[in-house]
Amino acid sequence: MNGMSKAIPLGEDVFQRMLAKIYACELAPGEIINESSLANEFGVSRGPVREAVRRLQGIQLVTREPYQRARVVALTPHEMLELFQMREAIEGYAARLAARNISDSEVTAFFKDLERARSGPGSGSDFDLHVRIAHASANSRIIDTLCGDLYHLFRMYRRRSGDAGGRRAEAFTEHWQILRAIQARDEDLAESLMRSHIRRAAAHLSERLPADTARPVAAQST
Amino acid sequence: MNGMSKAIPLGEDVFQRMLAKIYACELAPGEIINESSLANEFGVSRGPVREAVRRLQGIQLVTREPYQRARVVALTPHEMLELFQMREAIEGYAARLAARNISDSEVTAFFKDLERARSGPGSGSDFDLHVRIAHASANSRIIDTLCGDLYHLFRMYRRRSGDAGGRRAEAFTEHWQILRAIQARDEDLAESLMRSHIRRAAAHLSERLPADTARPVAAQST
DNA sequence: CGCTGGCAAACTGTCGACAGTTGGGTGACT
DNA sequence: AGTCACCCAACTGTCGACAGTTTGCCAGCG
Repeated sequence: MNGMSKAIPLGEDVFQRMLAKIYACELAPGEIINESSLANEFGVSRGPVREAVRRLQGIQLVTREPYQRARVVALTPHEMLELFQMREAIEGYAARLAARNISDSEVTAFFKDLERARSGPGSGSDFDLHVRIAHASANSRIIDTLCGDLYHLFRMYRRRSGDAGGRRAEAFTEHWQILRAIQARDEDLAESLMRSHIRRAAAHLSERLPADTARPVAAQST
Repeated sequence: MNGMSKAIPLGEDVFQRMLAKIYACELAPGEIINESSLANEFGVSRGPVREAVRRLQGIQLVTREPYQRARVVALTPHEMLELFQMREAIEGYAARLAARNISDSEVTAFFKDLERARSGPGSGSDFDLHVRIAHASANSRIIDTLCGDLYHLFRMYRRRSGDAGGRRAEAFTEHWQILRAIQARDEDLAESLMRSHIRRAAAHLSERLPADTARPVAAQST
C-alpha cells in the first residue's frame, strides 16, 4: 500500500493513532467503533485495526461483547470513584515503596522539579509527580499499571475533571508534604498522605459531578 | 470446518484452550508460541489464534516484541515478589473495603465456609477466600484486577509455589483473623492483617526459591 | 394503532494467500 | 581453521474475500 519500509508493524501505529483520537475525543466515550471505516480512514486493512482494538480492549479503553459493536469506554461517576479507590490503594503503596527505595539525590531532584513546576505551571505537572513516584517505587508491575491502564483512563477524563480548579494550590502543598515524608523515609506517613491526597481529589471531582451514578459521564453524541 | 452452529467466536474458544494449556504447563513458561502450529492443532486459521495471543498478551501471560516470537511469560523470582507487593497493596485495600461494605449475613456465611474448608481441605480453598474478599470489596475494578490478571498469573505458578507446605494451618489462622476484623468493621486491622498474610506468603515462597533473581523460575525446556 | 414476523443491510468473525523481516546455516575467503 | 557474507527457511504482518450473526426496518395482522 505504501512504498515506505518500516520496521514497526502497522497495528502498532494504528494503536497509537487511535489512542490519540480517544484522547482528543475524536473518538468520544461511548462512541461506536467501526473497524471498516477506521481501516479506510487509516488506509490499511481491517486486520491491524482489529489488532489495535483488541489492545485497547486489553487496557480497558474499549468495551465489547461478541458479535456486537465495540465502544469507547464511558465511565459512570460510580466507576470513576472506583478507579480513584484503585489509585488510592496502588499509589499509596507506591509512595510507601518510594520512601523505602528512593535515593537521596533523586528526592532532591524531585523537590527541585516540584518547585520549578510551581513557578511555571506547565500543563501536566500534576500527574507527572504521580508518575515519578510510581517509578521511584522500583516495582515494575506497579509502574506498568499506574503508567498504563490507569494513566490512560485518567488522561482520557482529565479535561473533564476540572483539574485546573481551586485544587491547584492545595495539590502543590499536598505534593510537597508527600515528598517530605518520602525524604524522611517515613513509609507510613508517605502512604497515608498519598491516600489523603487522592481521596481529596476524588471528593473534589465528585462534587462537580452529577449525583447520578448510573449514566456514563459523557457523550451519547451519536 | 464443523457443522455445529455456535454463537461464540472461535477466538474466545482458542483463548480458553490456550489458558488451559498454560495452566497445565503444556505451554510452559518461557516456551515459544507458534501461531501456525497452534492454529493447525486447534483446526482453525491463524486469525483466531492471533486474537487469543493478543488477549493473553493483554493479561500479561504472554510477552512479545515486534516481528519476534511470542513467549509464555516466565517470571523471575524478583518479578514474583513484585507481584506479591502488588497483591499486598490491592488485596489489603480490598480487605478494608470489605470491612466497610460487607453485610452481616455475608460475613456469617464466610465464616461457615471457612470452617467447612478446614474440615475438608479442598484444593482451592485458600485462594477462594481471597477471591471472595475481593468480591466483598464491591469495587468492580478491584474485583476484575484480582480475579483477572493477577489471578491468572498466580494460578499459573501455584503448583510451583509450595502452597501445600506447612503454611496451611497458619494460613487458616490468618484467614480467620482477617475475617474477624472484617466482622468487627475494623478497617485498619483488616487491611493490616491481610497485608501481613500476603507478606508471610511471599516470605515463605522466597525461602524455597533460588536466590538468583535474574533467571526465570522455570522451564527453558525447548 | 400497536404488535409480531420476517427480510435486508451492515458489521463482525474467519479464512487462505502474499509480502516483509528475522535468524540460522552454508559456503567462500583470509 | 576461523571469520564473514550471503542465502534460505520459517515465521510474523498484512490483505482481500467469504460466511455467520445481529440489528433496524417494513409489511402484515390483530
